[in-house]
Amino acid sequence: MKNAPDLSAQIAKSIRDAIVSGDLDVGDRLPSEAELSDQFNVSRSTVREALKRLAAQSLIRTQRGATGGAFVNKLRFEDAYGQQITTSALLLSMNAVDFTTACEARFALERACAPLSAQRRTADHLATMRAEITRQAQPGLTDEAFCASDVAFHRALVDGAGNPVLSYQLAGAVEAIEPLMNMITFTARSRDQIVALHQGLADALEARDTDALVTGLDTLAHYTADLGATVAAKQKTPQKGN
Amino acid sequence: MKNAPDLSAQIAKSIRDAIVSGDLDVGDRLPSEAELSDQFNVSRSTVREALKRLAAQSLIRTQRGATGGAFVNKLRFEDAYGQQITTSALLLSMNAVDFTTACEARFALERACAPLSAQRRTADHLATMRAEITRQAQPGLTDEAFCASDVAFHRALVDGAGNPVLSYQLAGAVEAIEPLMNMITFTARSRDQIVALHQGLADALEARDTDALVTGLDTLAHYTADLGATVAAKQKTPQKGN
DNA sequence: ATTTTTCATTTGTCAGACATTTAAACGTCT
DNA sequence: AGACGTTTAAATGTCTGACAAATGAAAAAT
Repeated sequence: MKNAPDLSAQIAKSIRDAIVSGDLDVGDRLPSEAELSDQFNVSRSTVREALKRLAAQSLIRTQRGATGGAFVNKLRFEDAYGQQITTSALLLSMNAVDFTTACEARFALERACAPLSAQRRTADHLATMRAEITRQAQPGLTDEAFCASDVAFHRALVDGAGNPVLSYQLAGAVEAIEPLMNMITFTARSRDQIVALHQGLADALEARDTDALVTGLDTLAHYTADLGATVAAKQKTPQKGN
Repeated sequence: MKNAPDLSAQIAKSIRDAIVSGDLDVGDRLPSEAELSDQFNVSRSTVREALKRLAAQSLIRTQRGATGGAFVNKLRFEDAYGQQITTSALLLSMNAVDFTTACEARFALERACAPLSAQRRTADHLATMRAEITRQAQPGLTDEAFCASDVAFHRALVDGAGNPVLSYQLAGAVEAIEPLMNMITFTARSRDQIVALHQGLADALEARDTDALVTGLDTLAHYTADLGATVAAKQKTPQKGN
């Protein structure tokens, strides 16, 4: 039962290692596909499949034309967000992670940002949060739009910490549970409640009051978890329609 | 300036969307490459490049032979760790994230796990941590081995929270700064210090004492940051050799 | 009934061709 | 000499056709 991986996978790994180890630097141009097929003694198609693998991970970008080729891509935080979110979302759905667990993780991470955000948040972050609160209070909003605004609100809070690594890590946790959140029908009363809690968070952040911020997050966490539990209980009692 | 992506990228996106949306389920078999090239009206090579892109993200796995084909892969947390770590490591190095920022993020996230871990950690987690402490106290250890053990120790702490989502998110933060940590030469005295702090963490966890755990983590965070700052200062004064 | 053989299906790899894009090299005109 | 259009070479993107290798299922032999 030998487990020899494909040639294209081997070549991709070889190049990937060169990038990770710093052997290839950002902006460096890889040899052309023809040269690579010579070096690795494989056909051009195989090389291309390897390059597509790397492109899928945003490790390289390709450019056509005379001075074109494959270049080592500078991986930016913004580029990584997307993959992070898709992966997290798939992990949640494929491993049947329940709402409670996802919520717990999300608020634990968010609470970790609280002290930093209280200390460093700018007026901009606060303004974004206030704007989202206003939007959330509008009555005609769909559940999806409400959730999207919720995400934007919490991202502003997290970004307030001024640490891109934290923002990156949190993006996965916060945005990946949006699909789960979307399944919750927010009644007018629960929306009012959430908006009020958000207001409290924004106030705490404006006052740079870490304790109030943490307390507010805890309250919101519990309220959200309860909402989720209610929905889960309702879905257990089968209704008409699947 | 139209930005038409490659056909293989379009096809990959199309299939990826079908997976993310749940249109394709885990274990489902995709049409054969020949069928796909018919459906999308492209050549087999183009289809293959699309499939390799998806394979690079662990979204599908392929199998040769009569009943073979491409199957929607169940994305497991363990599978996602690897990508998460490579991506995080590249993000840190390519964006010149300094040790302080990375450290801050790491300990902020870890502190978020502390209450949960204090509550839920099993004897197993504790045993792992004690074992790693013992290893770290051995004098002949290389810096790399010391760092690896450090990672294992902290992973046990994080896993103690019993939340796979948290463990996944943290893996990136904790393991990605290992390369940065490896650049630090740990003197005998600093090692003793760290081992003592680890001992304190294990004790706090054994006693399920959240406050002590958080305090210990804060102390360790500061100590680590200081160590990093010292190294950075030394590297600023150029020595012989580059 | 069991084992062996054959066979069809599917992915993996290769080779060669043509299309398309792009920038540099070249010529031409002012 | 400089500006502007043309050619050209290099590179990726795509297509076609072929063969190799793996693999399970059906067919055949024992």
